[in-house]
Amino acid sequence: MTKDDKQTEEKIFTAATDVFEKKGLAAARMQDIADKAGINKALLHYYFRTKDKLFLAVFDKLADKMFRKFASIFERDMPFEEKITYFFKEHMTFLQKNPRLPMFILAEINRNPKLIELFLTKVNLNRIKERIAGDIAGKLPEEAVPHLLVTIISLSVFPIAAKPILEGILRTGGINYNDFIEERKTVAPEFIIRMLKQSAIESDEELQSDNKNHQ
Amino acid sequence: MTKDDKQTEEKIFTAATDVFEKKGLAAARMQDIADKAGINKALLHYYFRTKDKLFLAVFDKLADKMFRKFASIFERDMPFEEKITYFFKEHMTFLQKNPRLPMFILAEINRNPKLIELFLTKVNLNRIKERIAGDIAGKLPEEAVPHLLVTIISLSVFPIAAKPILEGILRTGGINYNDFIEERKTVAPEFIIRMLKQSAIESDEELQSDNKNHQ
DNA sequence: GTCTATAGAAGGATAGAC
DNA sequence: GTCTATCCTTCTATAGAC
Repeated sequence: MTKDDKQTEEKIFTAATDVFEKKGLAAARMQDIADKAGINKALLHYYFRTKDKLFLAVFDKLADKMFRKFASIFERDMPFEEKITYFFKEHMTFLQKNPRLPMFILAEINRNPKLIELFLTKVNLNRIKERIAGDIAGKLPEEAVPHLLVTIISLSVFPIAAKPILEGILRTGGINYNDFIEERKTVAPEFIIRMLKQSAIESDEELQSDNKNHQ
Repeated sequence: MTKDDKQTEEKIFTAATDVFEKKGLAAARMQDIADKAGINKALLHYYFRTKDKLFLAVFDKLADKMFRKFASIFERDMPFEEKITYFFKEHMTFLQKNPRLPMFILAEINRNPKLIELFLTKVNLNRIKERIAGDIAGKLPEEAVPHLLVTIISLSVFPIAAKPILEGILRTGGINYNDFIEERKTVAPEFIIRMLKQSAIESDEELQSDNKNHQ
């Protein structure tokens, strides 16, 4: 309640975020968190009861952070191609500043499937889907939307989530990881836009030759 | 040396692979491994000395498995577009059968950067790069090869590595994850091939208007 | 609210019998 | 080579003083 309460709780939360993001739940140590927060272990338990509860608080916050950024970009009002270009620039820059965030979310959900439920409460997919359905109206069949979305996420998230390994591989080829990621902010949206153009061409050509049905 | 030796060591190794792949180094328990192998903890140490050494043996094997599959596909002799189609079908089917493999590699390298070195010894990139450079000769500028490769890997690996989360998201949209992945084996290569065609068109159009230099 | 001290449990590792 | 019993460290969590 008091000012000091808030400060201590925040210091703990910040330190815990740091440690959990870097090490994950299983490898994180309460002692490390206490040290980093400049207090002692007992105080951690005073504020958050158990390691699990502290972890959940951190996961909740980070899951929210992860999804909010994603959604906020997609809800912007601009032409679709422009939006894709904007998305990669904005989202990858965000991930560059939070390089451990995607891997943290992915790894922890992978280890504890119950966390998905928590994550999904953060995700309001309907709004995004409607947005995109409107954006691409006429450009792509509606069934293609999930594939387009997964393509976008894969291209944006994977090169950051796999940073250490990609960094190593690129280095052996004489390429600097950060430079590469900078390039990718423009290369990736170009990929997608080219694909969409080509897709339009093809659907023109094959207009009425394809009438398979899908439920 | 004896037949029983081999059997026990293999049982341990198999069990350890299971547990480490699912839980990761930090959360894995020697007791769990012993139980799963049908022996006791002491015997684990008799064969592998320490948890770390056992883990390293498993990681080494799995890193090898991961990269070997990737390389074996790319070294096949076929036209480039066909190879991309073949790659996604083959590689994603492989990952479907080993759904925890990519996340394991990524997460563990992320937690312990020293493992990259071990992983890179498995990777003979030069052979692959030369292969691809030959494949795309004339279709794409050589500097684009790393980007093309990262695009391919991102699209193939990410949807499997992020399985639990993607499964959850798709389910809220009434889509079955496995069906989706099956579709993706053809959608993803189509996507890349379209992009390459469009790329060819564009480089025709803009032939000599672009003469920026890159080192 | 914050600290020191310590309980109590878990897990990795070893000794020693068979 | 395999087992039981046990050591010892590490870590979460709590008790209790200030």
